[in-house]
Order: sequence, then structure tokens, then C-alpha cells
Amino acid sequence: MASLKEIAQAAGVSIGTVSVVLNGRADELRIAKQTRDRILVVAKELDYHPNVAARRLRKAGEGSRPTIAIFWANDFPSELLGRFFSGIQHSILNKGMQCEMIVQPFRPSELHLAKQLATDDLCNGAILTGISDEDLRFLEEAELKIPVVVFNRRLDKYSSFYVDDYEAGRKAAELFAASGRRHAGLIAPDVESSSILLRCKGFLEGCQSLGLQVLPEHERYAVLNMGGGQEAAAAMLEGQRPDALFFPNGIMAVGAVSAFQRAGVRIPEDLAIITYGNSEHEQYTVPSLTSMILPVEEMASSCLEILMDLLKGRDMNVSRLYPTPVIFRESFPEHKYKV
Amino acid sequence: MASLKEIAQAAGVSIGTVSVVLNGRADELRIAKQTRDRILVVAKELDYHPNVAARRLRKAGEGSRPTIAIFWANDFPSELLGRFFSGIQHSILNKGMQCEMIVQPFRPSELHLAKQLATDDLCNGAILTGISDEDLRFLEEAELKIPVVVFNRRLDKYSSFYVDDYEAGRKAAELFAASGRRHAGLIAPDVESSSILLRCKGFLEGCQSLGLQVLPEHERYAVLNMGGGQEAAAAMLEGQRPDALFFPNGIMAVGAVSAFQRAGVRIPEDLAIITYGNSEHEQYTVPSLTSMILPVEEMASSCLEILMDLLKGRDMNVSRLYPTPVIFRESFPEHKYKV
DNA sequence: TTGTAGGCGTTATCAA
DNA sequence: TTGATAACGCCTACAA
Repeated sequence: MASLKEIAQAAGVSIGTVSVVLNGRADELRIAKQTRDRILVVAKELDYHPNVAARRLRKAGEGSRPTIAIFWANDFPSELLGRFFSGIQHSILNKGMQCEMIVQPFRPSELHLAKQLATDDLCNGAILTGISDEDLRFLEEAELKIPVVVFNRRLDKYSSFYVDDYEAGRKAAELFAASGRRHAGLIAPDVESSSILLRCKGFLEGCQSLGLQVLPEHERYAVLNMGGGQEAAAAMLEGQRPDALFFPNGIMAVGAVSAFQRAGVRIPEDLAIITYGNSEHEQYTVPSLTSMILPVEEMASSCLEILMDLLKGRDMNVSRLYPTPVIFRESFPEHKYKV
Repeated sequence: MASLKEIAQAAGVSIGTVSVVLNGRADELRIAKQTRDRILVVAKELDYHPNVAARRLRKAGEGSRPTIAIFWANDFPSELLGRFFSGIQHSILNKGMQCEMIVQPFRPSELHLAKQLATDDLCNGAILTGISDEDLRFLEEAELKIPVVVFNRRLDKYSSFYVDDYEAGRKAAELFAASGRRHAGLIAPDVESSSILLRCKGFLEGCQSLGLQVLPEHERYAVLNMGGGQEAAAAMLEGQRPDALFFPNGIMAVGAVSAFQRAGVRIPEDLAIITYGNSEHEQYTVPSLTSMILPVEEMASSCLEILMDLLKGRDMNVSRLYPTPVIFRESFPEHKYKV
């Protein structure tokens, strides 16, 4: 953390000389081997590292691009993260979005600790992912100084690209009810994500209003990965079984399907399944999973593109509600619904 | 891209005044509404955005952390990316690695275009992922000014955390040969990644030296995703069938298994499968997949931690070869090997 | 109510 | 062979 100045003082030379030596132009400028060595030694002793900010400031104008921060929640599933970044990368490499991208991990509900959001000394704009209800409340009240785009949450105050999570859950309940199912269940991740919570709420309230019974043991929360889904599914096999199951996160369904298949549960005859997300896995389980599309890549691209617009001076918030159409596959074929 | 200075000139006031107004401290310092408005208008017209580098420089010392860049190849599969970042995030949030992380997408074989690697004006160190053979050659010859850590490639010149890809491919061939299989095949992604190429090479040369026949139509390259695997598998079902199949990337195997299962291929009786990667999916297909572990998260953590060490003045390259033990599952049970 | 000046760490230019 | 200085853009204390 030493600066050129400190090194110069310690070595008894001028700042300029130190700079030259440390940048390997000593030969070029014929610095004496003696001073050169002295400087190198002192630099090592003082643990010198160039200050990135200063360098960039110096080269200002050359190719300076706006800096955007991507706030990335701790419990954002890695599978979604991959898809999210694919969308971002596509915009950068193919649509020529010129920006510096810094990634900032944070723990859910601790968004307010991220100083740079308020003081804006480290980025020109930000994309927020995976924020919790508590974070949402913070954002509603906060006075941020930089433009912010919110991924997969609705927030009137900022540009946001989101889906109707509550409605998605409700839709699943409707499909099950319309197909004559009577005993529904839910296997969900135990995370703070507000979108997950909404999907669960929509589903459970939908079941209630449509006369679908949800036994307490048919409402399970587990670790957000395939293993969690498998365990929850296995546990559910032990007691009375539901005939319809909703997964607010499709990843967990992949593990569950494997458990069901091994246990000889007939899908969809004995058990209909609808999942949310439509990531690639859900397409290649056997049986394949009926799923609602969460267009992660597209939403991520939009986040970046709109943020760049905001930075260019666009004044208005732009938000968009993405539809989440159902892709019918084997675990809940469309004709079952029509029956 | 306008600066305070330009705005000040355009508005006919001083830089300090502009700064105050634009930072919302106009009330506090009682700037006249008139000048205030004028400044705001001009700032908007001139499309002002604070210069991040200048701000950070100004606040130097407060909480300045080293900046590291993560170079992220275009064709790095999103599934691996998620796992990679999980490892990184773990180090940052739980091991307290203090750093600014910037993510830099690049196209494979165009690493040399990334100016900051050579001129190092934008980061203090870098982690390189998914680099191609051509990039490797560039790195061998380049004189980089910043410490660099290489993910999943071996490079004597730099710290690198890698596995023995060639040996992994060979090991798969050995396992097949030892279990009495005669006709091997390969379904691989069509990417430039040098680790994929090595795994294929190791496997094919292993097959040859061990007397396993690999028909031309049993060596297939397809898009690196589940769909690609499924298509390649379906195509392979049409002609003569191999009795052993290696997937240098497990993702593709997931799609393939679904095709095989639907076609009634008995696994492992008719067809043994070994995959590489051991991502979660490979565990939850039916049948589950025998797989070699690629410890992505652990390797990513090490990359970050060693890079931080290098920045702290550690002088020596640290590299590590990770073992890739085989996890035997249903697609190639261990006892089959022993027979 | 507004302007001026100094300094954050670097590098380049010019002078010695 | 080396030192001094200006400039990059911003913020703040102080002066006017």
C-alpha cells in the first residue's frame, strides 16, 4: 500500500525516478544500476502496488468506460448466476455495450451495508440481483445517487425487470385444480429471496381458494439444490402422498424426480409436477418437466442495456413485466389440463 | 463524459460550485436557486457522469482494496461459471478476502487484445479462465506486469491450478478396457478450450493403445449443452453402437442419458458411461453417472487466495495439480471394473 | 453566495 | 543520470 512518494523518500530519490524504474523504463532512461537496485529493494520492502485509480485517472479519456456494479446475493443459485452472466456477456460482446463491470457479493438483507450504493464512489450504476424483502424496504427509502436497475424484483422507484411471481404460483394451482387434482404439495428452497416467497404464497393461496388441499407435511422447505429436492421428495414419499407438486425452483425438481422415479411413482399419473425456471435440466429429466419460463438471459441483457441508457442520460425509469408462459412437457401434459 | 470543469465553464461558475450542486449539498451551502438550476441544466445537457477513478483517488486510503480482474472466456459454460463464482464468493464472504473484482469477458484466442493485461492500468492482478491454446502461447511469450493466476490450465510461468486433463481421458479408456468393453465412443463439445481437447486426446490415445476400437462415427462433437449431448447421442443410436462412452463434459451426458433412456438402451449393461466434471446433474440422472471430479469451487478459491498472496508480495509462483478421483455411480459401477 | 487552492497517486515532459 | 512540475477529475476547507 505504499505510494511512489513514500518509496522515493525511503530511497532518497525523486518520485519520477521511482516511477520510471518501477515501470521497467530504467534502461531506456539510463538510470544508474545502483539507484535502480535501491529503488527495487525499497519497493519490495514497502510492498508497493500501483494505485489503479490513479493510473486510470492519469489515462483519462483514452478509453474510459462507465463502471457498473453487479450486486450479487449470497444465496443466488449458481445455476441462475451462470444464466444471468450469459445474458450480460451477450450484451457486452455482441451488442458492444462498453462498460467496466465490477461484481460485488453481498449477504441478503445486508444490502444497506454496501457503501458504494449510497456514496457512489465506486461505480456509475448498479444492477441488483437476488435482493430480499428487507433489502427491498431499504431501497424504497434510500436516496441512491446512482442509477440502479433491479433484476427480478418489482420496485416502482427504480427500473426493474421482473416477472409476476405471485401469479406464477397461482397459475400452477389453477392448472392442477383444472386437471382434477385434489392434494397439492410444494417443495421450495429455504432462502430469503422475495421472489421465491411470492411464488409459494401465490401457489398456496391459489390452492386454498380453488379447493386444493395442502397438508402440512406436503409443504416442505429444503436446501436450494438438487440434493435438497431429492431429500424433500424422499421424505414426502413416506406419508400420505400428494397428487400434484409445485417447485418454485426447478433445480430442486431435478433431484426430486430422480427420487420419485426410483420409488416407482408414476408421473404424471400418480403425481403431476410443475416447476418454475425452465433451466436446461428441467428439459432433460425423464420424464421431462412442465415448467414456467423465467427468461433469465433476456432479463439480464435488458438490465444492462437499460442501465447503459440511464447512464447516457435517459431520465425515466423503464420497467418491464416478463410473461412466464408454461411449457408443457411430460410431467403435466397439456391435455391433462383440458380433461 | 463531461467533467466538472467543462460544466463550470459552460455555466459560468466555478468548479467547486458545480461539485457542490451536483452532490446535492446546494441547500447546505446556500447556493442560489438560479445558479443551481443553471448548473443542473448544463450538467444534463453535457451528459455529466462522475469519473469513478477520480473519486476513488480522492478517497484514497479510506478502504482501498486491490483490484483483481477475472477474465472470462466466451465459451466457458455457464454451468461452470456458476460453480467458479461460488468458489470465489465463498473466499470473499467467508474468508474475508478484501478485493475489488472486475469481470472481463473475452473471446477465446483474443486474450492478447485485453490491453489491461499488458499495460496493467486497470487491475492489480488477474485470474484467467477458459483460455485457448492460442492464448496459452500468447501468455508464454508475454511479459505481463501484473501477477496472474491461471484457472484449469497448466502454465509454468504463472501460478496455475489445474488438473491433468490428458490423464483423465486416458483413465476413462483404461477403466473401459479393464472392464472388457471393446467399442468406445466420445461425445465432446466443439469448443476451443484446451482442457477439453486434452481430455479427448487422452481418451482416444488411451483407447488406441489399449485395443479399444473407436469408429469414426463414434467420435462426435456438438454444442456444449444438454441439447447438444442429446442430439449426438440420438445420432449415435442409428448406426452401430459403442458399448462405452466418454463425455469430456458431463453436461452433455445429461442430455445424452435422456436420449438413451428413451431409446431403451440399458446402462451400463449395453453401454457404460463415464463423464468428466461431476457437476450436480450427473448425480441425479437416472441412471446416475460415474464421473471424475473437477473441483471447480476449490480451484476457484485457491486462485483468488493465491492471487491475493501474490499481491501481498509473495514472490514465488504456486501451482497445484488437483487429483480428479472417479466417483463410481450406476452408469459404470466399480464392480464392473473389477470383473 | 461563490471562488480558490491543495492534494489524492501516476506518468510524461522538460530542465538540470 | 536525475529532479521538478503539470495534469488527469474530484472534493473540501477556507477565503472572499
